[in-house]
Amino acid sequence: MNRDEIVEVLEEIGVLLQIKGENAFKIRAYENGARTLERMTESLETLVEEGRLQDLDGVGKALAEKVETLFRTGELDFYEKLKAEVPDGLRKMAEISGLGGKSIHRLHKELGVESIESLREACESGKVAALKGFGDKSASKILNGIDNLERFSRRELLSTAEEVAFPVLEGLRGLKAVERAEIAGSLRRRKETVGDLDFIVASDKPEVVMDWFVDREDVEEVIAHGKTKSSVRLGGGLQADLRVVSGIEFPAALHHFTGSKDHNVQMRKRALEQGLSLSEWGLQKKGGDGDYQSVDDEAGLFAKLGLEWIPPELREGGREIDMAETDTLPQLLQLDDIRGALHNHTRASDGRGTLKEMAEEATRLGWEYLGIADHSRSSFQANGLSEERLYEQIDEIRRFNEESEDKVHLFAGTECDILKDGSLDFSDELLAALDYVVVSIHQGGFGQDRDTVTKRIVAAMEHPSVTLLAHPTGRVLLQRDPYPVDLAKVIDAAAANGKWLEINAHPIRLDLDWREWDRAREKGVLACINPDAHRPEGLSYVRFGVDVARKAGLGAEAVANTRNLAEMKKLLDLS
DNA sequence: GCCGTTTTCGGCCCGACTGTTTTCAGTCG
Repeated sequence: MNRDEIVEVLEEIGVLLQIKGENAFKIRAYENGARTLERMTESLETLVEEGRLQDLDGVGKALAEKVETLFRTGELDFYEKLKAEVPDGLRKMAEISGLGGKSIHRLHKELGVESIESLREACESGKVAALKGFGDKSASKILNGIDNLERFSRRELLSTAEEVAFPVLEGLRGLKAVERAEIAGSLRRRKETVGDLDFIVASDKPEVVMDWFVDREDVEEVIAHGKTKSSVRLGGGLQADLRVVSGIEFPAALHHFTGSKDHNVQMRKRALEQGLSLSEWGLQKKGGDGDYQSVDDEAGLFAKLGLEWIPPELREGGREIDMAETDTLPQLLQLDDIRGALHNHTRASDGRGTLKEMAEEATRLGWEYLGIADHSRSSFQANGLSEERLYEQIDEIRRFNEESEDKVHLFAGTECDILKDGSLDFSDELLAALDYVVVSIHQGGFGQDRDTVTKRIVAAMEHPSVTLLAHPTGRVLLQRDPYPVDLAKVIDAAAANGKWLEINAHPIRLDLDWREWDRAREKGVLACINPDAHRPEGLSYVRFGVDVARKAGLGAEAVANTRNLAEMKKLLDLS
């Protein structure tokens, strides 16, 4: 069993233990172990072989044994027994919002509830309301939760969440009672998908802000409406939380609700080690009674704990606090660093814009160059180019560059399919005639096993004309998992052959994921951030790719398309 | 289940809101 699968098992064990009513700290131990495993950069195989699993933070004797067993055999008695003890229906109930492990445990034990259907019946017949500690409202809340589970059990793309959140933020900022308003949460951390929206507001009239928030037109349901905190469900299904604090409390609140949860836990631990206690209200002496230390902004808060300000994108509970302590936080890439992009389509294949329209948009963005990489012939679903048509496009691009020297420079490329056997979709001669070659998998990746897909990609990476691998895992966010592929081997092949890996910036891909870049960076593999634009406006997607690079801790030097035109020509062996 | 320049046992991050309660447990983030 590979790392990701083991992570899933550990997480699943956590959920099952919760339903069994196990000790909360034991549950957390499994969750922590899963996260540690998820984040480590060394190969799991090495750690197991060398017996060093327990070197990992939060992995002790018991977890190490379980992980090793899963790795070697793919099975675990402890897990199988647990699954057998907890009916599937109960497992599913854990996904109902507002219903936790303890309640599920009691509903099962005292009412014999074993599925969402029987839970619905128990609520409707009044059995739940009659239970001690429950009541009418609890029952209807559960019913509502069941409905919502069916309707809104999904996250949204970062880009979608932005579209919903920005108008709310503007509205908040437009209120007289509001001093400051910011978006926090995973949207501020620029996660690839967002589960809910968090707004933090500084105001001395919290009720006014609360009332405005819950009365907005696109609010479908008010989940909570308190003095300083409210939660609503918006029309599109996204939940939005609002927290109102005073101006003095704002920095700590913004930090707290930006998270992540793991980051906050680590920050609070650090505070405790220094005799301090950190909460959303601020920093005070341990056991203090509200005498919070005043800070001007988040940087002030970090400084009180001996830390550099940590950019929100890095606050995922990895090594960011260690780095902030030792002044070794990376200088992160900025959108302004981007000088062009190489993976873009025109109407020659499945895009909407002409060469000229794409070039004009690139010019408008201030770019120095734009690469055209239409699909190759095997991607017939995308109107892939024949060799003849691609030769014509190369000529067209050469003419464009000759006729308009003061504008953006166009590079002639292709997004060439990696065929099932690892060969490429165009002749070596044609590939050599191009300025650069993007390769990617479009067909069959999901029908092949991990070893076959990996070999297929590695073979392509060894082709002399290839420049970079596009969307290395083929995932489509919220729709399709990655195809099975051994990324460590792909990264090693890229390093060995001087190829680049794409950060596909299309909001539905964001592939290669930010979690996967440690190994690539260590091996000196360059990233290339590409919008995969299918129309002129699509070029601006690069900003989502910049988000991914920042979360990965990459600076401008690690990204190929931060090079200026002359440097890029050199990188592509064109000068 | 993990962890330890105060510790190998007894802790483990902190607080708002809700609903069901008259002081608190459960859930969430």
